[in-house]
Amino acid sequence: MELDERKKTILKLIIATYLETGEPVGSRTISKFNDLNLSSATIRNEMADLEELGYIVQPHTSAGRIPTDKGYRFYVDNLMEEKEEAEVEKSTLLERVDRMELLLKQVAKVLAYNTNYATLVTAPKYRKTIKFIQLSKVDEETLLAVIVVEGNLIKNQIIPIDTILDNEDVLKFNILLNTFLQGASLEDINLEMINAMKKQSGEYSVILDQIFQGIVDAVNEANELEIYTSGATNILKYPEIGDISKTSELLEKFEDKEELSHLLEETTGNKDDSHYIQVYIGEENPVQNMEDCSIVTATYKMPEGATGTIGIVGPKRMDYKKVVSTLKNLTIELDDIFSKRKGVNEDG
Amino acid sequence: MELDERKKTILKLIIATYLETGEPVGSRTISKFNDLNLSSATIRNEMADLEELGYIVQPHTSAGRIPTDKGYRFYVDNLMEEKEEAEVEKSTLLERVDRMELLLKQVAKVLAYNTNYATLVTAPKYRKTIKFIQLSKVDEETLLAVIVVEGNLIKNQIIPIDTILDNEDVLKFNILLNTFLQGASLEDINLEMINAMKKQSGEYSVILDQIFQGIVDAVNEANELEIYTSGATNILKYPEIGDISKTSELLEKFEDKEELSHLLEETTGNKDDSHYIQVYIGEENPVQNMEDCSIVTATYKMPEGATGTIGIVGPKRMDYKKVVSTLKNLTIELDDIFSKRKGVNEDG
DNA sequence: GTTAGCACTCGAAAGATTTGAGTGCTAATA
DNA sequence: TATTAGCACTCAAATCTTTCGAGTGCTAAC
Repeated sequence: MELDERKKTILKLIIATYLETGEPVGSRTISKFNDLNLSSATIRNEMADLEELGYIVQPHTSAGRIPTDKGYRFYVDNLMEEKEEAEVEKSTLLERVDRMELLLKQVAKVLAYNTNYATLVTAPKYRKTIKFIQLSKVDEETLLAVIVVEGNLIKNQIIPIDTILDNEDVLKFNILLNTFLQGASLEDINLEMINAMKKQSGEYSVILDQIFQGIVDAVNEANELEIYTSGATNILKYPEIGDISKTSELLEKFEDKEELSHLLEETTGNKDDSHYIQVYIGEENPVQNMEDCSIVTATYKMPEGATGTIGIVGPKRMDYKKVVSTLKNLTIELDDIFSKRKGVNEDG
Repeated sequence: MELDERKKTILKLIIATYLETGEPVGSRTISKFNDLNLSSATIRNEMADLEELGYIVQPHTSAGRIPTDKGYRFYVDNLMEEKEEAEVEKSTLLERVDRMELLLKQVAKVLAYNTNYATLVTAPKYRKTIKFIQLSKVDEETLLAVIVVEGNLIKNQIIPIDTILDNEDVLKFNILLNTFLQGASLEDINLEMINAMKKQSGEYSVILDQIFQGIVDAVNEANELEIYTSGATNILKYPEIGDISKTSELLEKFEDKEELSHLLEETTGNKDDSHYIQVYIGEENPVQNMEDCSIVTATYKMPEGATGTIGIVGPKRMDYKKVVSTLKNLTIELDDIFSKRKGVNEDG
């Protein structure tokens, strides 16, 4: 059964009121909206219908109604009008900073501050190709490998070696490594390439193995999805999220960040839509023990096509309108920053 | 008034019982300890004395007694016998890992897992002198500076430049920088040195400024006190720490880490005593809003003399004995790791 | 289709009652 | 003089009771 206009209006009023007050909404409250001109009895009839259809429920017999997940979903998809583009305050939230890491930390912080929810931000994800390798001798037993990958992300690796090398040897290695590896990603490094390099390195092929290991480790590390979080303690502000033990589990997820990465990987790049906004409500969301939460994520893009995610975790009773507009704002700002200065510096 | 032996015994029993049960301890409970052979009435008299002296209080008239801060302090200083050195299980808690950062993160995690309290760990603090600088050209507009400071801590800095340099210029800069800066710490770099370098660099003195800025930034960053935390959510397990708002404030401190650094700076290096253990009880502790917590810290040492701190934050009702022995254990293990492999690699 | 009216439900808040662990004091005892 | 038995007293916590009112569903009238 389709909802007629009046039912939609009433559902919208119920949800909007509930979002504001947090109390179950009764029929009299709704009947008082004077553009409706209906008695509470009529509203009650309509409410009974809406309940039967699964959009709202009563916490107990003699209480008002609150939205179900289905109700929220309908609200977000059909009833909630977003702020007009013009209305959105284009306030500059972000301070420009050089290093990617600091920038994203800042994004997480600003978002938490503006929404009062727990926030998460991932670094942009793209194919990490090697741009430049610099091997230097730190002392007799150790080499330092500095690997710069696409996007100016820099990784260091200390490599212990058995054989003593002189400076000339190190120079040779540098040339060898850069010749073969520049522009390569992890997947490009295959046995064939390794053997070719070993052949050229002659007597030093054992050391090459050690160096290789270091480089692979570093690039692997660069490929790890980095997650920045902020405002996790905001979760404590929302008692509806659950009792202490549930809250605690949630907070642990934010401390670990492990599970969050699964969540964010699912959201990223599902669509080409720019600033793709995704809303998970209650049971919909892919992480365990988060049935009482809603998650809203947005995707930002770098000019080179790399994408990252910013998102918030909060209670189902959440100001979706505000959250969506704040997220849009921030992604626009981020896109802006990235397009204006090509290559914000990264550093791990 | 000095406490006589019997009062000491009774105080010890009260505190030990309270640590175990968390309930106020009544006179009958104590009188049942059969090595005491005293009636509850006698205990009551002694308890009244102990209360007058400020070691214990009643939460309300008809309740048993709980320790005051003064009581805990006396217990920790005089009554609690630590586990015999031999008794301490010398279990190896730490997995060996290469990078300092990962090692310390692991320490924080292990400690949290073993104690069920919130833990904090600082990296060792010492005078960071420059060991080695390597400048390389990434592309026409960017230089990469790699700065290795004492302790194999590596910092990278991307330096944007206006003028185009060829490889020979970069080589010259490398020699210049290393000649002047090797062995220097931040304080050693003064105007005189800068001017001398500028003189030698001739036409490139403007670029030198840019490079300098990058290096100073990097060394500054290396000097920042890094703090690793774990198990912050354990705070939720201890309701005695306070209501939601207090708990929340505490958790925020752990998210920020800012304030924690003040705390840890105070504890570090107060004494030469190896594995110096420090206990702050309730009001004693130097951080605001932590009156209901106790903090226990221990100092570890690297062979070169650098020291760092590991510590835990928990409720005043804490198993001090266990915590102290766990901390001692871990610092011993850490010292061991550092002494066996000189120079665990650091990386920021 | 809408509404006024009414009996009914049930959670939340406030008050009353009971229970028991624990105390302080006093007077007797060793 | 130190210890103890005994007893009246206190008070938090648990449990039950009462009251209150917001909100409902249903019915009959408009």
